[in-house]
Amino acid sequence: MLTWRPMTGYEIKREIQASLGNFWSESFGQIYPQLRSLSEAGLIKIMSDEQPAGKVKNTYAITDSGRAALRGWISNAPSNRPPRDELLLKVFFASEGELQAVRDHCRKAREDAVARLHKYLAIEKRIDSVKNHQDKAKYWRMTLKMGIAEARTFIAWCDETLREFAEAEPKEEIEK
Amino acid sequence: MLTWRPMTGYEIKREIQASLGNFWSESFGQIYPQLRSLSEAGLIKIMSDEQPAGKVKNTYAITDSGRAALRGWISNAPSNRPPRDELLLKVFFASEGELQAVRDHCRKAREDAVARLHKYLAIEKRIDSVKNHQDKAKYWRMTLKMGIAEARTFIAWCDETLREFAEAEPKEEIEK
DNA sequence: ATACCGGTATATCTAACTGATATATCTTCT
DNA sequence: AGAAGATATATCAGTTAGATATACCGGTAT
Repeated sequence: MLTWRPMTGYEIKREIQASLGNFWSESFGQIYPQLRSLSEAGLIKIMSDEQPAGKVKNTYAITDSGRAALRGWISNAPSNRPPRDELLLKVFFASEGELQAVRDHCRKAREDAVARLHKYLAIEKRIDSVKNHQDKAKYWRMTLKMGIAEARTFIAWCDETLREFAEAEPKEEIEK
Repeated sequence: MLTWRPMTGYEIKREIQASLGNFWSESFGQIYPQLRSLSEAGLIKIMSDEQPAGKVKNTYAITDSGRAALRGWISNAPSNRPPRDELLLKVFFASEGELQAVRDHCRKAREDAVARLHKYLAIEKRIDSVKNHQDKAKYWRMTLKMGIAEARTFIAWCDETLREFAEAEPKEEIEK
C-alpha cells in the first residue's frame, strides 16, 4: 500500500478495505507489528516530518530496499491457503440438521452476494468512465472482474440450491 | 464426519480430504486436540472395543449429545472468514513487479484449476451413475456443483487476464 | 459550556490454526 | 530380512483474526 503514498497504519487498513476488500483484508493485530518489523528491516521508514509533539501518529513510507523486496515477493509463486467455506460445510451436512435453517443461510448468502455484485458493478462503471489508461488501472480492473464473476457464479449456485431445498420441502408451495 | 461411522483422527483427515477437500480442510494439529476436547465434553466417545493392548489407536464415535450439538451448529449462521487471495493481490500490484512472473502465476493457477475441474467432473459422473436418491447425496452434489462452477469461472477469468498480459507484452507475438 | 459521539490512531492479548516435525507401528513388496 | 509406504498420534513455532483498551480530535446537540 505504501507504494501509493506514505500512510499511517490506520490509513493502510482503510485503503486495503476500500481497494482490495474484494480479495484481501488485514487486521490491526497484523498491521502494527508488521509496520514495526518492516521498519526494523529497513523496508519502510517513519516520516517524522510533521510529528506534533506528544501526538501519537506514525506515517510510514516505503524505501528503495522495500520496493526491491516487493518486486521479489511479487515474483514468488503465490501460496493458496487451505479452503474453509462454512456455508458449503453446512449444506453438505444439511440432512443432519434443520433443512430450513440451511436454506435460510443460503438465502442470506445470496442477498450478501447481490449487494457485493452491485457494489463491484458501481466501481467498475466509475473506473471505466475515468478512461484511465495507466497500466496500473488495467490490473486493478482485472481483480474487480474476478469479484464480479465470483459473485455472479455464487448467486446462480444459490438459486439452484434453493430450488433443491424447495423440492425437499413442498410445504413452501402451500404457503404461496 | 463421525455421523458417517466411528473413525480415528487419521481416518477423519483422510475422509475430509476425499469428500470435503473442495471447500474444507483440517490439519492434525486441529484434529487431535479437538477429538480430546470433544471427548471431554461428551459429544464423542472412544470406542475401546477392539483396542489391542499397547496399540495406540483411538476410534471415536459420535454420541446423542454430539448429534444434538451438530444440529445446533448447523442452524447457526455460518461465519465467513476474511478473504485472502494471494494471486489476486499479486495481479493487483503487478505493475510494481515483473509482469512476466505474474503472468506465469496466472498460467499455473489456470492449470491447477483445469485439473481440479476434471477431478470434480469425474466425481460428478460417478455420483450420478450410482443414481443415489438419498437426501444426503443431493446436498453433496450441490457442494460439488459449486466447485465445478468456481473452477470454470476462474479458468475463464485466467484466460481474460492472460490476454491482458499478452497485450501489455507484445514480445510474445514475435515468439509465435 | 459541556457532554457525547464518531472517527482517527496505536497497542496488545487470547484463541484458533497451519505446516512442520517427531515418533512408532503395521502392511506390503522384493 | 529389509525397505518403503501407509497408519496413527502428538506437539511446537509462527501466523492470524477478533476483541478489547486507550486516547485524542472535531462536530454537534442540549
